[in-house]
Amino acid sequence: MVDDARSGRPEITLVRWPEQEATRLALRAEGRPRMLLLNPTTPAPEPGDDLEDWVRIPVAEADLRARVSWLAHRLAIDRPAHRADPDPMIDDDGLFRVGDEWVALPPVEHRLARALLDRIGTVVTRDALARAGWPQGAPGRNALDVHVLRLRRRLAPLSLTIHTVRSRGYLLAVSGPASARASG
Amino acid sequence: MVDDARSGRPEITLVRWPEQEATRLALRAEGRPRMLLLNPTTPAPEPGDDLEDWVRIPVAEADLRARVSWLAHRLAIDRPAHRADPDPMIDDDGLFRVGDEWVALPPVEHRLARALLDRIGTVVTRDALARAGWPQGAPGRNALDVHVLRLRRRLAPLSLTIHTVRSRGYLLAVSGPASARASG
DNA sequence: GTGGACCGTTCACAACCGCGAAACAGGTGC
DNA sequence: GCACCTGTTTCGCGGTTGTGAACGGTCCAC
Repeated sequence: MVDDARSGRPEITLVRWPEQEATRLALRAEGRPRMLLLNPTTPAPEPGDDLEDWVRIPVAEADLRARVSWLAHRLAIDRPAHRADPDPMIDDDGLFRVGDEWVALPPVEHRLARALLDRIGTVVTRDALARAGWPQGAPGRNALDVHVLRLRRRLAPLSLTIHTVRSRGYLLAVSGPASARASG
Repeated sequence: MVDDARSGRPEITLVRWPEQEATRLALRAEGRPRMLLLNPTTPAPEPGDDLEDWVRIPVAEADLRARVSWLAHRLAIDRPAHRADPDPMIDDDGLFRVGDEWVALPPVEHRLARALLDRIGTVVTRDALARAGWPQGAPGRNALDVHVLRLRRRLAPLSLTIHTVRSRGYLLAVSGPASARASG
């Protein structure tokens, strides 16, 4: 992939328009940002996706640069919401992955994590968790607490948080900067 | 209300710049979109948030209209996730959700909140609330007041307000629009 | 107007209990 | 043997709930 959210600097291609309409369409198809340089006499195009902007030529070079940098900036602050934060997932080898980061989970925590992940964003009962973690019978009461604690610490580096919902259960959520607060 | 998430068509304000910098800042603070009309000799401003665009004047009216419509279009396809202000709801796990934010409610407050939410926008009598909160008999008189107070504080971060209607009861409502902004 | 009844807000406190967390010990795989 | 996984015990913090009391506002009788 050429453009990349991580790089922070997607390349913005300048496109003469309408002369290079073909180029524009190609870029759009690839999801790459572009700046249209509008022929002096052509009406402005209809709004397309948000990876596109345009400027009427002739234009002062400073203004063109400014507009490109605005577009780049918009992409930089827009992207994270749409694109970043790839969905967390568990593969069958006991690896919990988020994007290109991962942690290995031991058997019990692996089953707990799967149960939580299956219902990510919603509350999972302690009962349900216990059943998921120990299919043929749970050990003592506190075993679950301890394992949740350890799982919590293991997942923290991946920006995942296990919230406690007191007297109800646990809730897995991405602990992004603008996350909600729980009180229990 | 002037700007409105529900309408889907936020008003875009035209702002002369830099003359009306104060207006620009005010609009930004309120999270309202705006189009800067750049003084012919002023360098373009630094990129701000993505509710903003600019055009160098003098400009053909058609081009200005086009640019405004591009900005509007961008908001329409960008915003829905942020702006929608989805209706508050209570799920069965004791979570009170508004959009992607939530708080956990303890049992009593959960029942009170459900009673209030079921009649959101209308008055719920103290009697009805007491019955909802304590199905098999209410405790002391003050208990309800205290729990409403605590529920009030818990719901405030979600932009929800419990209004008192003296000698009648309580009323749940979404609080003013000028709140949730600014976090990004 | 004044005092008082009524109503609602808020704080402080006590009792209860769910859960967090550390420490420890046995088990297992390499 | 060593590192790790697992489960238990134990301690205590902090959230929940209800009560009492102080405070302030509204309305009515006088």
